[in-house]
Amino acid sequence: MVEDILQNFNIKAFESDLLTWYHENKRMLPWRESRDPYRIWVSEIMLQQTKVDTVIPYFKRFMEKYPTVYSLAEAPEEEVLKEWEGLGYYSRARNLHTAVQEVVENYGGTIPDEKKELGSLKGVGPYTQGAILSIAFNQPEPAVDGNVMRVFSRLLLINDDIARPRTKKHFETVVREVISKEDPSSFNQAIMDLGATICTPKSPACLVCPVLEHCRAFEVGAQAELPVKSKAKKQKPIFYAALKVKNADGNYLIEKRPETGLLANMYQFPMVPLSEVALIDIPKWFKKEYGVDVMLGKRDGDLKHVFSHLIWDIEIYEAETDAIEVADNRLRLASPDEMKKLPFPVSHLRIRGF
DNA sequence: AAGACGGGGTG
DNA sequence: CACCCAGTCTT
Repeated sequence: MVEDILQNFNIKAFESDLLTWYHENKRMLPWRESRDPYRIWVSEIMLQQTKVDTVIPYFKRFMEKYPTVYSLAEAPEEEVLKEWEGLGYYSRARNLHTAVQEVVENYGGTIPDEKKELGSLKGVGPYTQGAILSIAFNQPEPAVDGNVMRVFSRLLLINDDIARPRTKKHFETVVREVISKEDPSSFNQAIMDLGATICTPKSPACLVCPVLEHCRAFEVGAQAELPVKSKAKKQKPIFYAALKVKNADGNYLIEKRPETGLLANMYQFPMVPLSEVALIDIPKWFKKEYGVDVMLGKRDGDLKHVFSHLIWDIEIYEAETDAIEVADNRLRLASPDEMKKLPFPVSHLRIRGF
């Protein structure tokens, strides 16, 4: 029970030590320059599963291009995906795009400060909901991510497996009890900063921790063993040949991926599944699949690309075609300059080479 | 509850 | 190469 866990935990002293440290040491980040809920929202979506240093340049470009919910709502999806190119988890961008359109349609362009309404927006789950409510609207709502679970698992010596959904629920209950009612915005951001700079996953800097005297893990020397997290399963490799098919005009054959699933709506060079097709049969397979005649050229290296759940093992080939137009609606012929305006996943940016 | 869904950083 | 990470959606 939460009451038992918080026995002998000095909530007020903890809050005071944490917030004092935060006000003197908080990181200056682009999304902390105002409390504009839209900027907080965009930052929180970008920060899902992504490091601060990676996000900063994307956030700046994104806010310059789409300063308001209206500008983002009116943008073409392909353009939004282009802004997201390289960040990964592209459904975040597509969901955010859909969600700002919901805000414009249903809330007159004002981001709702009510929990249920906010949480109903596409891509806004329990964490983001709590982050926006606390950071932008100063409501005492927990915003529990892996970072927060790490900090509190150590502070309160909790050894539940943080990979389990019920454990996250548990931490939400704990944070709801502990969170500052005076300044929930600073409280949640302080925990995040603490987790990012001091209470780090490996070799935490306990000796300079502002809340060291509240930490039960440090008291018993268990900080390195927490949090407990079950291992992810190993990824399965999939073997492909990626074809850089060029015609006499110097245009390349590129393909738009399906609107659902992996890398939805992103562009790529056509990929031949080598588990089903022998190298010698590629032209025949390509004709049957896409209706385009190609001549396989020379090998142009290889690429291994690791995703969370699978690995692409790709042989890259140059190829030629006489085609100057294509019928298959997945395909199009594009010049290098045209390709640069379209969203490609990192793997195919590498294959492209420019 | 488990799997799908990207990419970069670290030791 | 193994492991880590500012989650959400679907099944």
